Amino acid sequence: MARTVSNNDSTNDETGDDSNATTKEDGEVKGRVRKGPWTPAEDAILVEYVKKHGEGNWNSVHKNSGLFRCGKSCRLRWANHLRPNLKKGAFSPEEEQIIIDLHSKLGNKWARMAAQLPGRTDNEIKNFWNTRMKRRQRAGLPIYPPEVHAEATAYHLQHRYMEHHQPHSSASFALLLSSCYPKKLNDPSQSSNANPLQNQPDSANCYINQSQKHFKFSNENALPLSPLSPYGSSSSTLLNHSFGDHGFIAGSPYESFPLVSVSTPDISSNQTPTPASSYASGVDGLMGSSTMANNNNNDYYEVAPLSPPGNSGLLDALVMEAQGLSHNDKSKNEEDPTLAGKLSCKRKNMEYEEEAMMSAMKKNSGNSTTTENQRDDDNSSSQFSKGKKVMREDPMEEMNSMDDDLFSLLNQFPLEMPMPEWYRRGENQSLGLENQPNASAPDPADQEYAWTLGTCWNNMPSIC
DNA sequence: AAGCCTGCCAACCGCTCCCTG
DNA sequence: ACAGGGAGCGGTTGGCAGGCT
Repeated sequence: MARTVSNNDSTNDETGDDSNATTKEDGEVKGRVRKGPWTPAEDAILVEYVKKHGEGNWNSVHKNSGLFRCGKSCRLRWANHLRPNLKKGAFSPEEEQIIIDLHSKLGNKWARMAAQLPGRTDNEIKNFWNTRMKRRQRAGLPIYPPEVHAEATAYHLQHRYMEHHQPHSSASFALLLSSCYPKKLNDPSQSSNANPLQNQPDSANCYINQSQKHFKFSNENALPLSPLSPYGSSSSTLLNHSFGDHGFIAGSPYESFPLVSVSTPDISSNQTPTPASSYASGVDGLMGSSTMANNNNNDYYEVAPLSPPGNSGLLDALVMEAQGLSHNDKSKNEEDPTLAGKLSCKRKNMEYEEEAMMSAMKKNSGNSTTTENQRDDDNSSSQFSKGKKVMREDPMEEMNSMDDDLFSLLNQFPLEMPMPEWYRRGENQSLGLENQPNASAPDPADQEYAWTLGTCWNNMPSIC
């Protein structure tokens, strides 16, 4: 990557580095910090410096090493290219899946995503995502597969619920989620889906902490994966089951939220639980959520996503999809009165159920699990303190603080939302798949096909 | 062959947060 | 309590390479 060195432009971009302007002749830069691509010689100097002095104190690099680079540039160069254990080359499919999952939940938090992918830098992930976004947008494809999107929605809904009903224990919910994963991970039927990263040497902050045989928040960033993730986790499936027939958040500020439950015949009483549902059965249902995948009794389609603040990319995308779906709702209900009637009827049922669930939720809200999880959460957050810098916030809390305007916007969604094409397709299939063990894992080609249907990402504004 | 387009990637820039004096 | 500096993060820019027309 030959890039011209800008010798004449020296905006004081760091913290007064230009005050260190030197008169030493370096051939290219005189009296300025150097910009542009790094040379091997510069790399060598920087590596040597870090070996001697360690990371940090980047501004002193310029003073002590003779490098005509600002501290910021040095830090970046080290972090993105020179530090050991950096993984170069294209992202593996597994890594891509992780990124998609993480982005659905974190938005453009590249550094946090990078923390989940050992050897990868935030810059790499950012570039990857932007390129991918561009490509998918151009192709008219949604940025997330529907399963990931639905789970992300559930994820954000859960946070919103926790914020409103258990303002001090939202992180506990994450622990509750995390506590559900071991069973999933140990499930033999899922063994082929083992996290491909889990055996990597530098996996302290990896997505799944295999060493503990436990999906836990190895740092503040660990998040549940989507049902399609190759790592065999599905908080949505889990939680949905935990709630039995109540695949919505009762009593939540989302009561008017378009959580559309589309029931398949209730066969729960004589149904052998799938492995996924077995996992859930061991957990006191605290939260209800949903995806369209892998449900035995009910399929719930969530269409109104919530987003953490500051996740500009995700936020925009989710709002766009919400708007698109809202628009589609109108037209599709007109086209398909049967569906509209079905959903309307179901909605009424849900309203009754919501009340019942609300009281159940309130009972649960003060249980001992919460207290214990809170303690665990404190531990996990302390594990992640990095260097002298204290992490600014619990990600769960960050997720919870949502812009009020968006919130009110989302609350004004129509009560009935359409099932997109991909979902209706899935519904049809689900009738025949209910007893199939891997109904939640469509073949990739199929999946890609599904992405192209029913979602409204095509309407996203250009990012260019 | 030339021009255009797109993907990829490194680096820059502005901003924010946290620490320290 | 406050200001300044260090560090990190996310957004953006711009050059190169390769494919396509």
